[in-house]
Amino acid sequence: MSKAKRYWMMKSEPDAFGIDDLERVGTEPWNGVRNYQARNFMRDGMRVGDGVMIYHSNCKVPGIAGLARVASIAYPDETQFDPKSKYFDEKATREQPRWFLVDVAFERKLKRVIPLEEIRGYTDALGEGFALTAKGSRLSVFPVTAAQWKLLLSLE
DNA sequence: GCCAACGTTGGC
DNA sequence: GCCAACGTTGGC
Repeated sequence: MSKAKRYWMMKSEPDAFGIDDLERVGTEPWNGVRNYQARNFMRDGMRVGDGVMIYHSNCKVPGIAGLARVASIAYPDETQFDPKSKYFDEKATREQPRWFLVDVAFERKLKRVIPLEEIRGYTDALGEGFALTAKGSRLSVFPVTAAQWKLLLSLE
């Protein structure tokens, strides 16, 4: 297995939990992901120390807001067991959890938010497989290649 | 607030 | 296993 550092993008809504919230708390269990593909990336792909770009969606200027790192291996998302949580899943059991998460640790805010609008200008360079600019993609957790990471950071 | 695109659910 | 209906995401 490759030891090369892996990179990821994770979306959040700044009104709910954005980069400023992550800075304040330091480390946060990334709960509430209820999409199997996103779950699989966290559960099967992420390793402690991986790089994470925090993307702000559903806001005035959608874009990349900061950097973080994966701070734990995947473990069951507690909110799936909590009937009072909006993320409750009645089909999940402790014996067979359905949803997993990782802890995410704050690293730094970018000097400026890199707007999606600007990122779209690099669609060709980022490649067809890049989930952020792929047509219709709504994935909230997805991999970023080292080359994509470098390109995106160069826009800061 | 609108709505296109997508994922999930459930009837058949 | 198909697919219509529904709920959600997220840019605009």
